[in-house]
Amino acid sequence: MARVRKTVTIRDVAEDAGVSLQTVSRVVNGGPNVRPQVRDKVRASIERLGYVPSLAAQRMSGSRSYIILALNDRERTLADWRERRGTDWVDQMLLGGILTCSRHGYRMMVELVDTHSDHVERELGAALSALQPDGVILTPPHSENRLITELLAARGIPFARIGSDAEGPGIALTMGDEGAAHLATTRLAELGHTRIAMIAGPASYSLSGWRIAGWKRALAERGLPSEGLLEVGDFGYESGTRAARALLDRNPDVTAIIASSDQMALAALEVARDRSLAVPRDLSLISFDNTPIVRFSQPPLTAIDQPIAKTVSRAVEQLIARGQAAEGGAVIEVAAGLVERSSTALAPARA
Amino acid sequence: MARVRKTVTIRDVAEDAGVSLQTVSRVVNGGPNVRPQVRDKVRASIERLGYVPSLAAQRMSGSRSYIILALNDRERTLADWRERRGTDWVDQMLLGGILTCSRHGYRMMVELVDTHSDHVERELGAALSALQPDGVILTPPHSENRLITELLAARGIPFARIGSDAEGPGIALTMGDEGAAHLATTRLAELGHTRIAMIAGPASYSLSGWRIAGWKRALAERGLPSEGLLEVGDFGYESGTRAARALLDRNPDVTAIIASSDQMALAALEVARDRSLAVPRDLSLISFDNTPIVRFSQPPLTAIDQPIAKTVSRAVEQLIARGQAAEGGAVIEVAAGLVERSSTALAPARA
DNA sequence: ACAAGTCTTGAGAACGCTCTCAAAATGTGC
DNA sequence: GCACATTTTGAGAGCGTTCTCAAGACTTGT
Repeated sequence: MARVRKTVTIRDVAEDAGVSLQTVSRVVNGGPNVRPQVRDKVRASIERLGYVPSLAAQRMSGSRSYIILALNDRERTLADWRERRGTDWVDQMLLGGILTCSRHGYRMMVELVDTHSDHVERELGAALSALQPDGVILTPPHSENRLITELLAARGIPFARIGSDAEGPGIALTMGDEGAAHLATTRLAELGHTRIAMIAGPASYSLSGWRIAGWKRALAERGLPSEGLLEVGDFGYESGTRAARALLDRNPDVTAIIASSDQMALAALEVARDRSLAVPRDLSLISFDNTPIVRFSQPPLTAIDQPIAKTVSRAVEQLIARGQAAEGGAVIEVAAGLVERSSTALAPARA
Repeated sequence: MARVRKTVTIRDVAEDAGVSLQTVSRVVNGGPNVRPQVRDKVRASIERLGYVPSLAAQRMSGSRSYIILALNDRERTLADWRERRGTDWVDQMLLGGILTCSRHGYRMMVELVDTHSDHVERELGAALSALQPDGVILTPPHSENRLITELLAARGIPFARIGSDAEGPGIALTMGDEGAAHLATTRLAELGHTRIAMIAGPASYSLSGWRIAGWKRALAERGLPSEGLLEVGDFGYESGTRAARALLDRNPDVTAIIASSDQMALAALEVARDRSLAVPRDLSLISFDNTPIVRFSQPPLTAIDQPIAKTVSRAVEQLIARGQAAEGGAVIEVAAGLVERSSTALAPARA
């Protein structure tokens, strides 16, 4: 009954290979200056003994922690999660991150932090002290939270801001919101729509502004109007219902709506159903996000696919590559695509 | 330009409070034998300096790692994720786990491991060596993977098996699959249905057997037939389509179907639509899981809500409480509930 | 063949914490 | 007020790694 096999340490390997501790360390970390012959011998011992360095020890000895911390908005995440509205963002981020991290020998950890709390500094500070991550990934709305970015900058921890293209500290990664909105709008225009409305996200997210800009630019390019065709929601279902109602009340002639989140699009779909507007016959609908819920609605929604996983993956790579260099300035764009399903069609013939 | 503020260590606190290192450690860990007066003084210093123990150092010094590792099936997870089918299980697990962990000063880490690979031992072994978690949470199908449970038992790491009620090593947590299926079946019978079919999951998951058992028990209690009313899928959408077709081809008189996953239920819904069977007028549908996608389908589906988050939460608590005691035997049940939406109705009048 | 390099190796300290064990302080019973 | 038990405190080692720096083993040029 072999209980609790003692952990294999670097010392065991050194002994087994007949070299010093330090040499093993060099081999493990791909250091230069090791004779091929010695390297192979050590590798063989590592293999045989099944040695894997302890993350904790590595961290202790002042080197990297091999941990990337991903920060999400606690309030929003928990609300979406408790009400079973789906937390796809977390999924995308977690999985995209995990995969890329593991490819580089890193680990990803997810942390929920409140945006609106004045405990931000305390909570985040605690997480940073405890984990000492090599990099931090910020998602909206944290990406634009001064308290957070400054805290990270002060501590000298490299970080990436996702969904934020403002130049500033850290690496910024945008998903091309202006272009995506332009793409969606243009597609609708091509289908013959002339009254194309938008339900935008809150102004506190800079991506909301970019999406509105893209929509307006596409409309302007074709001489289409935008007046009265903009409503603002908070990305949530209820706000989508309110916005869609207001929009249709004010503009009975609207034939296409772009919603800034799947939830709001689904709400618009429901409003349309209530008013006996068939989608896509009477009303075309395009949503932002492309989370699983829009694949199974009736009809399935055409959506702008937010490449969150890919973006997070890029962020991880950047963070790992940059190492200690927390200098800012870089802005990376990962373009979104349009996934056409069944909620878009030719504009109805004019009445 | 204050760069990289040096980390606050236990030594700084000790100095500040004018006590020894060891005393601070005792206060931090709630050790006994510290005078209230001294404790308060130390606490004040901790507060003032913003001290938070380093996870790595804690781990190093031979105590706990404060990390709980959650294992998921890589193959299934990645497939669901890449195809945008939703990975709600991961969400539930991650969020339920994170919340409970943080309440106890722990952290949760998610790891994807292939079930079918013979690398299991290597992959898992590496993760365990690197992370040295205080506990591991296994989800189906890992919960019943001998290689994995034995590896964990051999290393003396406490672990919880979710969705598995077989007695065995580690703590078993079941979500009462037999009872849940019984509940769903009974509810349908109460609505007047007499031909109640089931699309079960694969036999390799023991929960599939339990669900079938619950369904059969409920039918037997009311003298209803089960012959020819069982189909097996693999939880995925396509398999649901096949199963539903086979079922309806063979039994045109079926008026109710219980599907063992949301994906399969949605597939059945689509099959019904193809055959002009109105749900719930002609066919009632109940699914298992209650992931976000079934809230937004048309009609929204009645579903057995799998309390994954709660179960993981319980698992975390158990693991933390048990500490080093990896003894097995315990079986904990967290009951599932039925969420009624619009896919269930009174059985249609007999033709 | 010798001095001056360059490449390879190893010894020892350090990281921040908890553990063990002994010393100091306090309390108790008579 | 003294011997003893008990509580409280601190000193020092140790956890598994990497870092710094010096020593040893080869080259090379002359």
